[in-house]
Amino acid sequence: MSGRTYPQLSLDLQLCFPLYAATRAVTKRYVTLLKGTGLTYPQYLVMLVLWESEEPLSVTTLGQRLRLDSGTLTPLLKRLETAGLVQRDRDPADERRVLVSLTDDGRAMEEQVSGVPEQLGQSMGITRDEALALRDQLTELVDHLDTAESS
Amino acid sequence: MSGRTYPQLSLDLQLCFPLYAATRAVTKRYVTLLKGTGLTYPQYLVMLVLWESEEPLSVTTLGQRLRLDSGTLTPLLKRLETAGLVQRDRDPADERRVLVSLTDDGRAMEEQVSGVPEQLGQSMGITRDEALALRDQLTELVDHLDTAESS
DNA sequence: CACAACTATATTGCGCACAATCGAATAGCG
DNA sequence: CGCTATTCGATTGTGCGCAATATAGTTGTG
Repeated sequence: MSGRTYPQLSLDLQLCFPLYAATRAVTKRYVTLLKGTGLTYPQYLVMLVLWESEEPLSVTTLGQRLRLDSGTLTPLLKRLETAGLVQRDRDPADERRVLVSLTDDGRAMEEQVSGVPEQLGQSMGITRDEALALRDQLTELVDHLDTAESS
Repeated sequence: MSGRTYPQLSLDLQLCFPLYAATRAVTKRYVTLLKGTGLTYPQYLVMLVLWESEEPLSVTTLGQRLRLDSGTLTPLLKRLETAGLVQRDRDPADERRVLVSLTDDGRAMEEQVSGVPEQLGQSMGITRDEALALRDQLTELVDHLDTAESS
């Protein structure tokens, strides 16, 4: 009775599943916090990058910052364009590029979501320092996985 | 020049984006490690739960363990059934339930992936203790978010 | 200038993830 | 027993996430 043949497989569940579940829990929380803006969580992340740059960004640049490819970004950006938050124009200097810029409505939305980070922080129930430490651990983890993947 | 109107929004990117990116990086790594089995990462998680239980589980029970609903699980389980790894049968005692059980092929796959956790651990570049600490932090975070969501 | 190699974005196809809804089956109550 | 409320799962529709591929545009070479 009892005793697994491969105990490391249940340990694996304990290690990786919380990461998976945490992302979905955060995403779910964002749906609630962003209701009213019409933004999804990935759309919100794209808007954050655009608010931060204050310059039009190419799809490739956006993808590098967010680690997303064009298959994800193109339809997402089209939805943001339909919503009137961003504008997509070919770069006259290189017509292969599409430059994504904020519309006035898109810029105006920044103020509307300015309270979201604090609300999320409260929902996560961790201090600022804990959050920063967690961020560093996760960033390091991503870096390791990226180099492991390419080897 | 410079200085954001809402600096908390760039901090937010630093806090939540790594979590989001980490999950995708882990998933991507699993694709590589599981190539050869034909399993996706969510399918692998379902198989882990089934290997651990050694008893048929209802769709609801699987969903509770993995925090997934039937809209995600039903098609996923049908793919596993098509692949010949699991079997789906109505519970004779309550015909609303569908009991998911492993086939011989499904059970046999456990040995095939028994090395995956160690390979992933190496790719993540963290010690066992760090991984356990991270797991605990993430689990706590999920618990907080769950209670915040329902309030 | 012609042409091959390269780059940027778009498209397609598959597999989640989840909200909303539906229908079948069961349980509970009078 | 008959009726209502509940439970379970399947279905539908939307939005990612990404691999593979296609296409348009650019750059480098001779």
